[in-house]
Amino acid sequence: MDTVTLPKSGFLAHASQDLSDLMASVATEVSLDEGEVLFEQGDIGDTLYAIVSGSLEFSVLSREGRKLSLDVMRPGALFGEIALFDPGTRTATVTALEPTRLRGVKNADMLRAIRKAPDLGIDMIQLAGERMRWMSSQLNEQVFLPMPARLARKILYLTVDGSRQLAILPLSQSELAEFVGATREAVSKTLSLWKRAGVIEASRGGIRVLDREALQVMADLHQI
Amino acid sequence: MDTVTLPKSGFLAHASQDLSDLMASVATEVSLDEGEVLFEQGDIGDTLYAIVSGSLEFSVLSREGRKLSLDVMRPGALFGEIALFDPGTRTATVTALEPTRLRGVKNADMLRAIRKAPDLGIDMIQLAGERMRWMSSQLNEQVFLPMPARLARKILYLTVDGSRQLAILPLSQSELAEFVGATREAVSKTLSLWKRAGVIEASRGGIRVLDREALQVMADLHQI
DNA sequence: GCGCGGGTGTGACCCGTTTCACAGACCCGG
DNA sequence: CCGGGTCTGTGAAACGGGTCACACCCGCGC
Repeated sequence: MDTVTLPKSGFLAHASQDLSDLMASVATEVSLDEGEVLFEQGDIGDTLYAIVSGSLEFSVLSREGRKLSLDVMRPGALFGEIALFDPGTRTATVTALEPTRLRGVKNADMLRAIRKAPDLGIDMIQLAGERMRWMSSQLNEQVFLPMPARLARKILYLTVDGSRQLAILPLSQSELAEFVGATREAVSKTLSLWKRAGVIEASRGGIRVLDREALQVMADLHQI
Repeated sequence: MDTVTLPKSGFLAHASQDLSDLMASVATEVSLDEGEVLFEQGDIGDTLYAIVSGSLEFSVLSREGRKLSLDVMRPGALFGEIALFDPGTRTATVTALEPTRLRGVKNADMLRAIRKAPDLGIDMIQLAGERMRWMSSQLNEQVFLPMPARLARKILYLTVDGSRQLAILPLSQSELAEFVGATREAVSKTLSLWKRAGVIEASRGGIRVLDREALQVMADLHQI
């Protein structure tokens, strides 16, 4: 038995002990450098991953090459469950935002483990459920909310890491644009407004939230 | 043991025997009239359903009351898996499009069954996986595709029922608009174009596809 | 048969976003 | 210290779709 220490945060924090045990024993270690791609949308995959340290970006691409960033995941997060027992392909591309360590469990091992400890199956369903809820809310936002509201939401969402808040969000405006599904220019213009209003502060390659309450308002109302 | 006959289509067609057995035994029967609502987005729910006969519409509402229809499901389909093992709420509203019969299994029964037959858990993960893939493609379409392409896709998608094709799609233009996330007027205008081009035929409350290939092209290109 | 209500067709206009174009700011390597 | 990337700001123009306002049609009930 190895002496793997898994983070006690994210999904791992409330999953069954069986899952942590599995991740600590059967799983194999994977390391990624900054910018390295774990897998791409369309790849065939059969393994479930847990993030040990670092952070990953999840994105999807349109046929024309436009990119929509979906999420950033941090230590304790689990992902890849969709392709686990499904003859299909990965639905997103995963890229490391910094040096990142993962542990992965393969389809066959997971299957064996579930038949031995059915609670693992329940963990997986719960994980899939959370993911579905999240996707569903994304769909809602993308369809119904105007760009500024989506932008405000993403900024608020991405500056929360577990319980603590990130001082600055280390994303360029083009990256932010990919998150909200808009152009760099549009993002730049509404960020300018917010800067002038004293809601945020921007520097090259990052922004700092000064007034979360104000952003919350932007996120809810359907106006600039 | 009752003598329930479940449809051999949809998800039920390729799920494990355990699942069919469960649905045939433990599940309780539910009947809906046309227009009746099974549950609404935000309700607390803990049961998984299988459609025995009829058809259901799945939709989500924005806070402002705009409605986005997501899907129509037909006999053999399973749904409600998200809320099954999750303390959360239902993510969509389900309405019967015609008189519909369902069978439902509750959380607790399902849990017990999974611990006895772990393959059931795997069925559930597979179901969640399919749903995720589907949601993911919806998100993509909504973000990247212009309205006419979304319209063409929805028409193509909704006129396929299992292996056979529906002669006419029994939806009004306002209902179609709810499916593509656009206004009635916009839908009417592009349908007019397509009618003039001989791609479809429209009558009050329904449209008929004349040229599927042409629609496929509309669905792929980013032009009208 | 008449009127009313819902489904449809279509035009005029408005508005948010994209597209395009460019200029300035910063950053790093040579 | 200079020069070429990349990031940022911003303005003009085009455009897709939403909004508004009708007119028409059809079916149904009174």
